[in-house]
Amino acid sequence: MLTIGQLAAHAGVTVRAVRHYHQRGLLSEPARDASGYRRYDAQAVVDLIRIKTLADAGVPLARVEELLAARPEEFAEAVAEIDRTLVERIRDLTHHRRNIAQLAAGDALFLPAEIIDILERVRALGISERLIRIERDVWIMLVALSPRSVPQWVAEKNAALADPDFRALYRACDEALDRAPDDPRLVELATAIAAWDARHPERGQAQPAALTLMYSHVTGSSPAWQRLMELLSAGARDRPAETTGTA
Amino acid sequence: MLTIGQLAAHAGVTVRAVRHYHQRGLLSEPARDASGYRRYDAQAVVDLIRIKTLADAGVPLARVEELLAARPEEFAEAVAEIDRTLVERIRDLTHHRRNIAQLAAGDALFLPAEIIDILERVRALGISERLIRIERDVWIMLVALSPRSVPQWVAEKNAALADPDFRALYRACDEALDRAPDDPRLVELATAIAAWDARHPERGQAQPAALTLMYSHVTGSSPAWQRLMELLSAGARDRPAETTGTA
DNA sequence: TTGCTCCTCACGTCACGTGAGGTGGC
DNA sequence: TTGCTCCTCACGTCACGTGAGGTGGC
Repeated sequence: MLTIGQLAAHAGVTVRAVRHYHQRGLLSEPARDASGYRRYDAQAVVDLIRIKTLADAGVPLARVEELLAARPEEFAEAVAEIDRTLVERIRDLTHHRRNIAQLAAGDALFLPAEIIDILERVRALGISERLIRIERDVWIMLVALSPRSVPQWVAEKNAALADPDFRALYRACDEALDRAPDDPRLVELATAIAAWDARHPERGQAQPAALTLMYSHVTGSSPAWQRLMELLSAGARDRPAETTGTA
Repeated sequence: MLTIGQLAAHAGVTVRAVRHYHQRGLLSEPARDASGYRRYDAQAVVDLIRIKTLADAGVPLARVEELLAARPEEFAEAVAEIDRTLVERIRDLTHHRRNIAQLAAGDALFLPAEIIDILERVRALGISERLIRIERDVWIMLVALSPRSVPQWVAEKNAALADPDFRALYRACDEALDRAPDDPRLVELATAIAAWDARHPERGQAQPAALTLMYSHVTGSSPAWQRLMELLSAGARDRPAETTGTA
């Protein structure tokens, strides 16, 4: 006959776990010896290893209890189901491996690949990290708030980045970040932006909500930019879109 | 700005989890709006996805907290370590798949393969399931109590099973299970067993503890067997091993 | 005699889940 | 106005872990 320690060691579980299985009613309480010690027979080894095997496979103890009393076909079906969840967990762990590897490599898990590409193109233009950060944050908020409009924004952004005029304006905005709000060059820049916008009437289909978001995010980062946005919206009021020609 | 629900949904966690990360100090509390609602910016999305990625990989939140403050090299090393545990967990899950499949197939996880082979050989002799069960239980107790003597016992058992005389005795013992303790055929059987034992002096190297165990297990299963064991030990006293010839 | 195992409570752990009771936003 | 989201406690869950305090076996 085995003591609880011998039983536990042989099955590869802790003594506490065996007592827990007794409490839960998973493993029947054996007879006690003269000292009140539990004494186990071979059947207890068999039963405990069944329990441990199922518990190790991630089966909740309540389910283990059901399965111990199940008919063979029912048991086989349950095992097939357990196996499917194990396969799924293995797949999940494989995904988690990839994800933490990307974290370590400094890759961005918080944005889809096509937007990461855009950020890389922007970086390649020589844009400051500060503005890239603003661009990144705007995309994050956009994806979180309005994921369905993302493909269109991505397409528009890529088209714009292919245009040398847009790239020049982008660089000019970057340089304007730290200017004084009354710097006359801001007026020039606003005019140039308005002209570019006017040449691209197909743009600007995005929802007002997303635009508002972008506006608030961008104006918060620089007084010069706040002034720029004011100049642009004032210009838009003076010259409504439908009457605007190429400046 | 995002509400807690939008933030949570975008990162793929529950609202409760975000609040939990705030409580634990993993994610800094954002500013509140006029209604006391938390309002999140893009950086919170980045931070939360970092936390979720590590937590999903099985990293305890206490360790996640350390890693969020870690230097890049330290972080990379930690990620390598995490990856090793993920690989290990995948290997474990693969083992668990095999184990539950064996459970479903009715295979024995509670004994090593070479002993299962012995049980199969015994079954092939036409031995009753009742005696096979006794044989199994004795092996289980032996493995649990004295694993180091198992290889020798396995070798001896296999050698014995190769002997037609032993196989005949084994079958005779099986048939004797339900006889009356005073059946004269038990005396004949005891004599035959003693004779076989005498022809195999190289056997019986097993420890007294293991023998006692086996004895108690076997005698408990049948009054006829108890009588048989008594006859054998009486015979051993009458004819000490060194003077015993082939009967 | 010392140290190891066993016994029974019973509280602790980990990462949230789940109401309870109330208020704000659309 | 209704339903959904948000808020803060605070207890519950799951499978044991971990002392606390005591006794038996070698």
